[in-house]
Amino acid sequence: MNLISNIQTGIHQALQSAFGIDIDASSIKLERTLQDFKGDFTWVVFPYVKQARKSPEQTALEIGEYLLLHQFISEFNVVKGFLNIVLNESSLLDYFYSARHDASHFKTDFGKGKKVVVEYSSPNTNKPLHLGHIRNNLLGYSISEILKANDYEVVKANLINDRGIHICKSMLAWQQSGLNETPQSTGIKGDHLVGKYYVAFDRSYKSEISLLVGEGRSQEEAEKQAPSILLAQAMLRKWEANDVDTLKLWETMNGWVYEGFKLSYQRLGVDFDRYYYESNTYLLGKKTVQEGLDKHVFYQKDDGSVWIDLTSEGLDHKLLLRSDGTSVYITQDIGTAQLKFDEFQYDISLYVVGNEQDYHFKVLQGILKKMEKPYAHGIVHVSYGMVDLPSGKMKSREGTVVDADDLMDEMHAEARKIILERGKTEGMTQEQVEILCEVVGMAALKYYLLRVDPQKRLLFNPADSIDFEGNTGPYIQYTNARINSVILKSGETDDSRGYTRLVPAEKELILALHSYPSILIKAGEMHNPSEIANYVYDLAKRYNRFYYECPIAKDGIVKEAKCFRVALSKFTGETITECLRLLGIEAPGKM
RNA sequence: GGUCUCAUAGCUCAACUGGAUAGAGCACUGGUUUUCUAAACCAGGGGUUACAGGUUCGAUCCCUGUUGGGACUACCA
Repeated sequence: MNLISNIQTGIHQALQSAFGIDIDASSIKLERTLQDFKGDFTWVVFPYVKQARKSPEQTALEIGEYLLLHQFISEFNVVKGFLNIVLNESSLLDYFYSARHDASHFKTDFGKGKKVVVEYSSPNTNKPLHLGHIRNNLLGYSISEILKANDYEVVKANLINDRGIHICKSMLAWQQSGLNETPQSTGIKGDHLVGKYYVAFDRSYKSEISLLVGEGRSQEEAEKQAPSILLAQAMLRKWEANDVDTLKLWETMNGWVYEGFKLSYQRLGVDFDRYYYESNTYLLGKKTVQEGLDKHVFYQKDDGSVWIDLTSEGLDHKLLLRSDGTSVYITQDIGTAQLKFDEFQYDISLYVVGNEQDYHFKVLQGILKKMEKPYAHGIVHVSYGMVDLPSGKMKSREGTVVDADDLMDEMHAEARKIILERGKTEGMTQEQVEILCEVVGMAALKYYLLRVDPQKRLLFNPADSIDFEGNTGPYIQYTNARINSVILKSGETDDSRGYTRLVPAEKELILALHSYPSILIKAGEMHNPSEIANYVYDLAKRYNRFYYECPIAKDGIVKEAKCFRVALSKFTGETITECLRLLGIEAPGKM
């Protein structure tokens, strides 16, 4: 049962009987009434006044009277063209008691029968993860969970960028150092160790460039002729020629990075069903190039390079194969799209990738459409904004990054400070306290990153630490812990339903709970976890107001009120816990 | 140069996709606990939604232009 569809039905009937207007009931838009007006839902009549041939006020009035007469609502008022509706209390309570025991309340069938591959994370293996990667990982994970709750069949995929000039740079610097450092010998986490050499490479590369520029070369020349880069390119050629020693070093160093990533992923709480390695996929797509040439979708220049003309799509000409016959990035992506489709027959293939690649994905989809691939329309780029620092964009090579592992450590330490201050850890072991610090610290971080619209870029200021009060992850966790505590103290309760005459705070809470399924669908449709984050904050806020105003399990409270309020608390707690789960955040029972 | 994108309170973000008087948090000022977890609750100040036009019953949202940020525009990945 759904409160909104009931009113939609009523308005639908009213429009028909009073004005002979016949529109789809589900297209009737209802909004929550603004705070300063009396009512629960508001219907805007302006769009219908032309057809009704009456003034907005008169139209709203007649619809309202119809709804009242046929007992869809308990009262209404009209302000200009806005029809404000007050619900029957009994229908609110009916809704509450049925939803609370409805096993499918936290699910929708929006994606039933559809398969979706969510590709996210997709790191390079030459450096550790930073804050930007955290945003990517959390978004990808959360979107996957939201889609699952909408009954999609989800495959989480990670395409690891394990080859190319970047990893050769780290390998070269490591080799040249002659130190034979390993994660074991240094105690440095593998991805950080490799990243250290990547930075070392860049430092010497830069100094070589400035030396050459000092000798009178142009910047561009110097960048191409610096000895380091020439050696790195030579190493890449050896790698591509399957040189044994190069491959061995490559495997060793990538192995260190994977060990490091594994720990970071675990701590972030993200996981994958399928890994793809670029070293296996970088030759894919060449077959497709031939197919495109045969179909005359692509064309070949005199030098042998292969191109596609996408000017009809508002894009440019794009290279698909170099004149030496090697493939480029887009060629690989064409190949992996096909590979994934062969493997999973997906309906939708999501790519959680930063917005700097907007153009790339337009091109990819444009190519696949021209090739008439059946999966072309299922390609969706979930584009998210960069995480910026006050100083500008993060750059790994220049060391202006917020390291993922460091940041998680800081969040843990910050949480510990606050938890010890609050002094609520009585009866907990040292180990339990540490777990709590981790869970709360990670909640602050995750919520901070997920509450903003993915499409917007996000500013992170390392100088002021992430909050634990107000609109934050810990606030929401706290609300749940509070609920948990009051339920424990309440003793036996039942659904006797003797309680009537809801106070505003209770009514607001039921209405907030009622909107959960529509939020879940919206978050899934828009691939947007911030919908869930903002919703659960609003829900927690309403609960805290209710908690402050209404005694729940205090001494002397009448049984009927207690039963209802405990039930309301339970349902709210379950909803909060589920929302947090969708965001990858744990909900501790006590904090 | 071309294409895309963003601009909302001192700061970080909302605004149900065109609806009423633009809302939260942080910060600031003041209040709430002999009673269920004060990481809470309540109140107050703070806005010409970058600027100028247009579209209509109605614009933060759509269109045009201006200004200012960012990204992309490699035979790199």
